[in-house]
Amino acid sequence: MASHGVRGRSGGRPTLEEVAARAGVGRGTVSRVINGSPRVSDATRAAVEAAVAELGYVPNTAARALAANRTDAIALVVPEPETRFFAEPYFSDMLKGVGSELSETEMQLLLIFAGSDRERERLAQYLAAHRVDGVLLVSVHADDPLPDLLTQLEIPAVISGPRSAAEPLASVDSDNYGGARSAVEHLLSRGRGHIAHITGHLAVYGAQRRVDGYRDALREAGHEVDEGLIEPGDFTEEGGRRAMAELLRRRPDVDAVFAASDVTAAGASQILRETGRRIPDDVALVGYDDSAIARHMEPPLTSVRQPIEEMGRAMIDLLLTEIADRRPAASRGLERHQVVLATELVERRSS
Amino acid sequence: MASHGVRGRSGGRPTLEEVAARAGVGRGTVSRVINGSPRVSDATRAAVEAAVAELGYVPNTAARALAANRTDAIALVVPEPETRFFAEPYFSDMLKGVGSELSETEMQLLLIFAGSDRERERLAQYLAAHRVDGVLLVSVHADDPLPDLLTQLEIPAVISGPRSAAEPLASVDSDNYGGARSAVEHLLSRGRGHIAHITGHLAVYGAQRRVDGYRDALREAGHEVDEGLIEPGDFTEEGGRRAMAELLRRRPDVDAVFAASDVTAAGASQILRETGRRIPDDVALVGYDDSAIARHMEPPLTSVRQPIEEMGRAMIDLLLTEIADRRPAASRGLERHQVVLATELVERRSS
DNA sequence: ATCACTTGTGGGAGCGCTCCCACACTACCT
DNA sequence: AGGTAGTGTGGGAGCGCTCCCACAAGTGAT
Repeated sequence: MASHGVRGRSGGRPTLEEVAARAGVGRGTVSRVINGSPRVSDATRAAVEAAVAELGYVPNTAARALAANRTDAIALVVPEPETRFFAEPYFSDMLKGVGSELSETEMQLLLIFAGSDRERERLAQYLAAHRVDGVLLVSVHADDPLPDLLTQLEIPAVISGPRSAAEPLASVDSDNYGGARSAVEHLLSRGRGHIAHITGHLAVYGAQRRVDGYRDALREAGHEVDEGLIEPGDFTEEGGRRAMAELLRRRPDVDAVFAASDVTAAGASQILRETGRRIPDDVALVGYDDSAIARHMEPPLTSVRQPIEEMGRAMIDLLLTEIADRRPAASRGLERHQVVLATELVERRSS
Repeated sequence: MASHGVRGRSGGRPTLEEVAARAGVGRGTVSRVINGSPRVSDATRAAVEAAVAELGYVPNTAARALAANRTDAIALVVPEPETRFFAEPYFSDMLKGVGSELSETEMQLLLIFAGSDRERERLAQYLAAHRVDGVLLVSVHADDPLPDLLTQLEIPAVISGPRSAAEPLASVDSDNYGGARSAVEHLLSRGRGHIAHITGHLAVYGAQRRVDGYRDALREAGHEVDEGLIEPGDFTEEGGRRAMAELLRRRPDVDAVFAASDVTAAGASQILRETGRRIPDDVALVGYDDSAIARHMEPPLTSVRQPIEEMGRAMIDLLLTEIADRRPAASRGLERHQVVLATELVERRSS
């Protein structure tokens, strides 16, 4: 921490000009040193750095933002009320990844909640005022207007979980397709022959990809896909209960279930238990997310884990690139930026 | 949301100047309208507002910050790693209060974690650059250099939980003294005669106040304070176990324990159970914080609740006043701003 | 009619930077 | 010697506001 001769003659903070005067150079040169330009001689740079240290100079961000038309800040926008944000470890992990990657830079991270209409209104104003250089969007619903607003405002943005195969925004996602495949392949290897799938909310692209993975895994193992074994859910516990009950009614011989989320799996397990089925003896169960609930279920739930912290890091990387390019991916045409990270099957006693 | 003729002729965002031209007035007048000055005639104001709407004008924050020397942003600084932040409902509640109070204003809230040394270093830079108009400091340790840094930089700040009776910063706190009294009085009313107190970390001022409350409640009820019944803890579960074991060794006839936190109470209850004592039959137990753990203990824990959300609101109120006054409380001498909010005893089955 | 305010308004100056053009100087070719 | 790069540097212009002074016009007392 610079602790030298703070507070210049005027009592205010020292300016670039004052540093320049002290170092006996021009304003431009100090600016170059501050911004790490290579076009400065070593001697001059040393002199400027000394002056900076002596005066305790800290650049004025507002002036810089005004002159350079950038803010050195990015926003992590959470389109959920605070409550959910704190409840789900997803966000905490994401934030950890984002924070660690960002600590390498001078960028400032803002956390913005946009759960209520009022908050969304404020956010719109905020974005319109271009108070951030870029936006990280997590947990966006398919019909959310936010992504389009960002495109329209030409603000670089990265979305976690693309809304479709043709997502115009840069995106980071885990391999939903591969994750689903690994879950099904695992169940097949355990000798299960009637594997059902309780899907996620199918308006969510990732949920569709999990269905694709489920289908392909079965097909490639030489099984025919029985559409009656695919029951739509919505990622919720209640949806899991409903879907499981329906599955048992339609296909009583089901001996394995791959659920699109751990919460869904929890709902399914309740129904299985209520109908006298043992897990995994009668019906094996695999979830998705590897959340806390998976570890605490009885029996502990086999689940597909997503590398959330790493996803956060990847989002920052993408976003910083976008910002450096100064144009959103949307306007770059084909050259879309998408990152897909591998998942990992965490085996526990439910399968 | 203003959705009118966005994007002026130049393709960039419209400026004050352009709004002024369009409304047929001067720059100053537009500025006055934007900032709600009363010194504008109704007709002019209407004309300007129309121009603003037509152009979709949004003020440039950087320019405003530069010219007016303010940022319209305040920081909530959490001197803890993210993990603890998410783990404890304290922060979530605090954030809710802060957010709701702030939504009345144009102020932007930044959440800054300063858990690691590296993060603290960044924070120091951040504050030195005066990138916020004020700071909210929660959960500060007595020896933390942050408050002094803020005073030195002359940045308005409000601290939750003063560090001493002579805290120079504006502060908001719950009534630790009264809360402790209510706990002890409650135990007395239940006919307990040997009430012990496991303290919090005594470097924390609030913990000292709780001891004071404990002492005075006993004294005023005509009991002599047995110093042997006061055992120092540190707010942790392990501390609670250690202290409880020590108390039982020293004063085996203890029939009630007032613990300085719910977590401490949880630790104490383990020891009580292990030594064959029933709660509340043999030993009554009262905690502090009314956190989730209190509701989930067996038996559910009687606990002193602090109005955390309200504290958040009060902190914002104080801070906005400080900012309006443009001087930190420290330099205003005697006229210190301290708010103390009442606690509430939540009775459950442990007492 | 004069003076003294008050009210509303325009616009200059300046906030502290970045960007970029101009220029001095050096180095190395022809 | 003249040309042609490159390298380092100074400083003007300008980013979009706010602040404040100047001033016109109106109001009411003397």
